[in-house]
Amino acid sequence: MAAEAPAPRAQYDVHRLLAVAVQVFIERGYDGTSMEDLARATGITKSSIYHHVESKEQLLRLALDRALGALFAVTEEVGFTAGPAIDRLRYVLGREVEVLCAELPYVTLLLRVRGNTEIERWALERRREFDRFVRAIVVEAAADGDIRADLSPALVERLAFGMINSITEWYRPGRVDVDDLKTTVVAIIGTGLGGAR
Amino acid sequence: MAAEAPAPRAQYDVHRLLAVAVQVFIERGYDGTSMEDLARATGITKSSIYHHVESKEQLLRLALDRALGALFAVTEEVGFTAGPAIDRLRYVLGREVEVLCAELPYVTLLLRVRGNTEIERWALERRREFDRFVRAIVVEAAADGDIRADLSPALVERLAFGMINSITEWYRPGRVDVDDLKTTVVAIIGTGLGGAR
DNA sequence: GTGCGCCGACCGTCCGTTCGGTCGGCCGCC
DNA sequence: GGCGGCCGACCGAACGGACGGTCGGCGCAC
Repeated sequence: MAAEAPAPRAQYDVHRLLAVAVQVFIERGYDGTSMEDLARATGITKSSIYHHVESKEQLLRLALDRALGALFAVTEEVGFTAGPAIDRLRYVLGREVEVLCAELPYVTLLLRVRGNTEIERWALERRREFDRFVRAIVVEAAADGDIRADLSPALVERLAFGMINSITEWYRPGRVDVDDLKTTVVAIIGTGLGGAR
Repeated sequence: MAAEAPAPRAQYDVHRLLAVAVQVFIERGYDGTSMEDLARATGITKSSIYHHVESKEQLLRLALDRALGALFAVTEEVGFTAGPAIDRLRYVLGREVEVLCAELPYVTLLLRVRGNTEIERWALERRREFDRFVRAIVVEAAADGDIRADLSPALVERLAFGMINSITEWYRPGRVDVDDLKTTVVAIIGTGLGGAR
């Protein structure tokens, strides 16, 4: 084994560090991930991580900010705010699939948050706020007669988003076409809610 | 404050201990739950817990056994094994909703397993085995022409069970009628997959 | 020289677990 | 009936190791 030049030192900034951290958080869970785990994954020491971030929890906060930012951005789009409720519902279903696939690690982490710390409880509250936006659309679509009268709007919203959120458990970029996925979700739910349309 | 007789000692056996532990695991996550958390929840000391179980991990194992046992029991029922594939699919969808609601804490914990330990990896493999059973039914239903030709059976299986599994995130016994829930799920997915039937 | 990124050694606290012991109930024997 | 022994459930103290984080210093590029 010939002597080798020392490996170049890994170079990190906070964004690159966050990306690695989030992957490990997803794999091992936030609580199941130690700073030593992050050190191994990054190739820099535990203490070096603290040059970039103040704490383990700050990493979580940064990731959750990113996920929530992407989700809430959808609520400001014209497709979310204008038009018949059933169209808005289809729109948000499709957009959420897209956001989820585009920000997969961050949204995945968001969906797995418990309530053990203040930051986690904040994220849970933000998610509830988002759910209320969407629930309102479902209720309106039902009032418009666009959803089968035998289905409860509350149940519908939960089950529909439950399906979408479950994508985080198996979707891997590049293996499934995002448009196919989006189309399938909207097709199943759209048809299931109101029949052919 | 009058002097009080000492509180009677709490009395536990392994089953009662497990039930409490699983609730705490769900609330805080397995890795986010310390034995001290369990001691607080049970009212007995950390060390007393070790009279009933060998380790924290054994608690996890017992819970996962119970969840997997209930899930796999469905695969031996006549409705799972006999009849046209599309009927079997509806059957398993409905039965899984029932199992999930009946064994809510245990299945919830199962669905949240990471792969950090041998036991967790075992549970993940068992889940994959179950998924393969169900995938086969979906594929057969598609071959029978009972599922829209534009939907991929693999996607369908994942999205359908994603929806069902998401129930663990919000279902609470007594607030939603299990039969309503089951009917809604089967209706949305059944209709979404193949149109009215 | 300066600033950024990194390092190893170290810290106090918490972790899951062990160990020797206590307590209360039950049972058998005298 | 009373006593001793056994049992299961429980206790407090302590253990070794892991945890998230701190600190003083080094290396490198500009």
